[in-house]
Amino acid sequence: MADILSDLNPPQREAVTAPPGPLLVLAGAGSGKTRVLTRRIAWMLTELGAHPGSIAGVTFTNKAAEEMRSRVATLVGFPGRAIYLHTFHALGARLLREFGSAIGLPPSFVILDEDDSLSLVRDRLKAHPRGGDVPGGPEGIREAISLAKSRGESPAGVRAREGGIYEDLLSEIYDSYEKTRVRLSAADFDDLILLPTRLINEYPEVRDELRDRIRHVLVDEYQDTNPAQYAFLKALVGPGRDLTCVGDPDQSIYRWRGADIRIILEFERNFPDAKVITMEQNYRSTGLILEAASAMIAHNRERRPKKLWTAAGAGRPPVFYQALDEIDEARFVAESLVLLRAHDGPGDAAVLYRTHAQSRALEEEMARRGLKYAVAGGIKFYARREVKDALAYLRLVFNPADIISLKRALAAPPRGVGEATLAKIAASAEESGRPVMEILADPPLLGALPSRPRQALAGFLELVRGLERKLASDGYSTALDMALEKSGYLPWLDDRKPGEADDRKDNLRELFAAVKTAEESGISLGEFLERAALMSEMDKLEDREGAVILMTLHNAKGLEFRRVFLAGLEEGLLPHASSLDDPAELEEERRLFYVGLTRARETVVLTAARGRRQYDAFRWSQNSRFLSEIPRATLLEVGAPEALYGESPAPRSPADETPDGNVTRIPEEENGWDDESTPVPGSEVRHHSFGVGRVIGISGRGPRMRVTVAFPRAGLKTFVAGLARLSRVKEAA
DNA sequence: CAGTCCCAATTTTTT
DNA sequence: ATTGGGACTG
Repeated sequence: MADILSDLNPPQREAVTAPPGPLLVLAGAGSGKTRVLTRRIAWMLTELGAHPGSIAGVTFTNKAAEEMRSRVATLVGFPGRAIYLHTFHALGARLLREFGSAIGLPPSFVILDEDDSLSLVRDRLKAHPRGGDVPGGPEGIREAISLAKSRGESPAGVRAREGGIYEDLLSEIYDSYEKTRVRLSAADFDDLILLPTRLINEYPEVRDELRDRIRHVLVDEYQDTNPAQYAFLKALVGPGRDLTCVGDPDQSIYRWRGADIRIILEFERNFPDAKVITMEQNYRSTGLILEAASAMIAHNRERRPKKLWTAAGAGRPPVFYQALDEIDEARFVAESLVLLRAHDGPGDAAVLYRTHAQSRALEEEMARRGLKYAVAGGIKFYARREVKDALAYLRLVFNPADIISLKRALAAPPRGVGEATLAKIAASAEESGRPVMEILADPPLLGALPSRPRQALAGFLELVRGLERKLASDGYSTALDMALEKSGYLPWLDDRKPGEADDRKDNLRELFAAVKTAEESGISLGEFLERAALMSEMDKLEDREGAVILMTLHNAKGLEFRRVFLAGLEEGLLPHASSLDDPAELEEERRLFYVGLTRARETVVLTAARGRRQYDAFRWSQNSRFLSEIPRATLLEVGAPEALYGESPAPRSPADETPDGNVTRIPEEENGWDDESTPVPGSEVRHHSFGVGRVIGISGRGPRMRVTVAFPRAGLKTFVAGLARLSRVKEAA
């Protein structure tokens, strides 16, 4: 089919048309990997006559899956509903709903998000004799369990691995967590991968059914696959079957979540008959950006060397600005953005940073200037307290064994049922193996309780029964509405924290709208709850016309922008402090920087501050080592936003060089002025790009002091006095 | 049982 | 500074 192949370059075409079998496509940043994946699926459908239901495409976000589906649909001319195009987790959930009863999970199982999972860990810790004070706390245990699961390790495996006191405890908690989880008819995120794998590997009828059904498997972002996902793929694909993996080892940034870069690096070892195709032509960025990124990432040892190239011109080099603090940094970012837009027209832009905490100063600056911005990430919508509270009612109706939701619903609003009562209910449920909601309806248990909790429980039970009826008669959105009305949740919000009540109510309204929309489009309650659990904030990010997007580097994976700002290029931030003692983690930080750089089509602006407010105190910082890994010829240091459009800077003189770095440092004696030698209007100064000019104005004091200089050719320029590379030529008379 | 006060933590978070 | 959990008290 002509349109499937016509506009592809040779390696892309080879990847799309490669015969079935293990195929690894090493797709450098911006080399068209999504294009290859969608075309290959289209190719299978049209040229190989593959049935849509025989293809499974795995992505890392729901959004990516949906985008891929619609692109395939466009290519082949039919909707492609039957293609399995999901995230790993959604695919796993789907298979679990179908086959999970074999391992004790009914189709109505609920998905535990990290929050739920943590409360289950807490609960198990409390039930454990030595669960009082654990190093790392409950969160540490939850992470350890998750990590074990992502490595495919069983509780026994954890104990066997190290066998220390901590591992023993961990193993016991893990074991108890698992038993309880099954009793609750629940699966956590890791289970959505682990359990389908187990089903395929241990139940021949499931394996045969699935392998008969799914004959082609394609995986996106393969560099961030963890061992459990890898095992899932191997189980799904079977020996010698069709598997296409696309990824870029240099963009592997989820090591801390269990992703293992070696899985992609060792693809050929794992699949000896594998075909490997490398795509190195970049269609996204201009030459100097690509050069800077390539040279920087070459400092990593654990990688596969490659050389990206582009047919595009050199473009402008990445720009670096040495900011004073996070406020100055934000100002530079905002001013540059305004200037870039004024000179080169509008275009999408993003400010990327390592940690969410960095967004605040940037947001404030954007707001102050009335620049439209959107912050991506942060607390996920479906993880917000009020949203989870509200959904707890629906989850409880959906899965009467869900103690976690019962607890939540019982406490929001508080109804006089506390820990003691709950422990009795839980014990009774555990003992009888029946769903908690059944226990709640049990007269013997209720009778044995003190009158206050007994009456409260009776009222609660009635509410839930009412919800069940409402759900059956009018659907789940009405039931949700009823839950909020009848539970007294809304009034409780009001008097708890009056300042927050409005925000929370807004979120509840948004939730209700989402629920209603879902229901009206025929989505079942189960599907809705699943979506809510598997939805990420990035899935919701919509393009706000003309808004700069603020987000973490992790969130930027897979995206591209005309203009990219990378803020906070400081030791301790990027690379992050927690990575400094581990070479592997340091390499991951470098990849994170690489991901950031390669998001840009046209403009890269890098900033570092000399110090910034962290928590409550001001800390000094050093510029990131990664900055000095960018070749000098591909990095332009500027002292002010205006310099982005100044005449091309004079070549740097040897005097500017520092012994260690590639980034030009400001020589101390020329480093602006201190309080004793304030520049005087009328004096002459030299700027590295604008030449000699006359100081015509001073504003602000101390570190905020700005100097306005009139240059014969460049006109008026304003600099932060302490940062601009100005040297004195002649004092005012 | 629930509100209040204190202490500790505070990287990233596709799902 | 902020937030959330745990201990403590009424």
